[in-house]
Amino acid sequence: MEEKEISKAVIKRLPRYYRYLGELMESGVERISSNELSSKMKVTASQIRQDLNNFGGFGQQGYGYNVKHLYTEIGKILGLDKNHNVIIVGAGNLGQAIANYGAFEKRGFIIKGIFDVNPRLQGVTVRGIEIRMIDELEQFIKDNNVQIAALTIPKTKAAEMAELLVKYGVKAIWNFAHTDLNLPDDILIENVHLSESLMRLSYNITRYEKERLNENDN
Amino acid sequence: MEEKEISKAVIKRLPRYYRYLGELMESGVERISSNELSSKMKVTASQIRQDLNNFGGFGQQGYGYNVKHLYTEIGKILGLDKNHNVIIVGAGNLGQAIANYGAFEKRGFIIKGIFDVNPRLQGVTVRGIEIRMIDELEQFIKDNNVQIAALTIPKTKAAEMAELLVKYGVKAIWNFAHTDLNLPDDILIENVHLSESLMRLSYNITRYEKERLNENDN
DNA sequence: AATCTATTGTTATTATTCTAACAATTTATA
DNA sequence: TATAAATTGTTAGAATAATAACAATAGATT
Repeated sequence: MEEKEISKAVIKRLPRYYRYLGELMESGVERISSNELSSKMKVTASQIRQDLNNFGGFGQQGYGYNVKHLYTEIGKILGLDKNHNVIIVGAGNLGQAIANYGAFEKRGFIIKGIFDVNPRLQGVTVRGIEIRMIDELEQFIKDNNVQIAALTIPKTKAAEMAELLVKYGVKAIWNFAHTDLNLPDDILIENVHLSESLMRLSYNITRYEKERLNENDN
Repeated sequence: MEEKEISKAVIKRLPRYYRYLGELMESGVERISSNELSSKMKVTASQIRQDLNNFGGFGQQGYGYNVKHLYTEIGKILGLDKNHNVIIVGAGNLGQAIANYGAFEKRGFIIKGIFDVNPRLQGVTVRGIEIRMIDELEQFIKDNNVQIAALTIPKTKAAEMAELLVKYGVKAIWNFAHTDLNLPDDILIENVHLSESLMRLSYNITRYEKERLNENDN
């Protein structure tokens, strides 16, 4: 029963495969070879084949991959065939942006509730979901079997809130606060650090400007 | 003048170093060793030293690193000491969330304008910046020397809008649309694919649940 | 039915990234 | 001032990841 550990690099690429396959499916493509997919996605065909083979043989020699089948299988690997109950903690623009993102529920993420500290938001609804106050949190998490919390509050409050959420039974946190959360090992954390993304862009712009300067010197 | 190429893996870590150093600075810490930083950040000290040495020797043997100095130097490497003019294209929740993120300007990103197609948003202001219509885009980009556009519109419109932006002179795109943009090589793209992040979380939850099941079997 | 072509699954090779080790050097201590 | 302790910068080695190569196999063609 020895399942070999799949590397993070592979996991990182799976959602992108899933996206491309979804698009192919929508445009009616039935089969695709690793080579065709390779040129669309700008990764090597070799990598595609090796990535997929971590999970078993989804293709057929001489034929390629059946788009629909592969899409479904990757979906299963990613756990998109199961439902997860989610709350959003922090009903600011970012929290509301997430709440309004429709494809969400399509992927099995059911938004059960939205929470905030600001009493002026009490009762306001976003996409049919009413914003609740933090004091309802504990009961709500238990009543609704909430497994995931999207954390969209300022970093100063994030650590404290994360601990509270875990105490109340949340098992995974999708963290948008600009800080790292230190939580028990059995709690899953997926960070979205927008500021870091922006800094990488800044680095690349700077490097690119420098390169152009050097080119002009030669 | 042979500057060795810095690997992407290193660049990815720089913003995180920057964040930790900033926090240390704020709490008044003056010096730090790679070992101390290592235990705070949960990376190896070896990696920290090697990463930093890609850019030159910022530390001193027997002493460690001066926090303020290192912070400043990494800031320079990331290009945070220069200003960049930004527009936000798409004034939905996500666009507004970005506009409202204060630390932004602190890092040298000056939000010059916000644009949308929805005429009902015309004239509405976000953080003192008035929302403009797309027909003003070309003139605005030229008048304000806009280099970066944050693209926060639905994926169906994203490719077309990106091409327009590039045509009008934008040099870099911070892409929040759930699609890959195909643009000329000299245009920089930094993708923030939230749906992929969510799928990774989903994968990890699924895998974790499976592991727990297996443990119970043994 | 036999042969050819396409294309996977898998193994081998190469490249990249990370970690460990240690000599060089600075600061602190006696 | 000499010695010990701390800690970097850098080189060497180990581990991981990516690419290339190719044998196996299915489908297409004659």
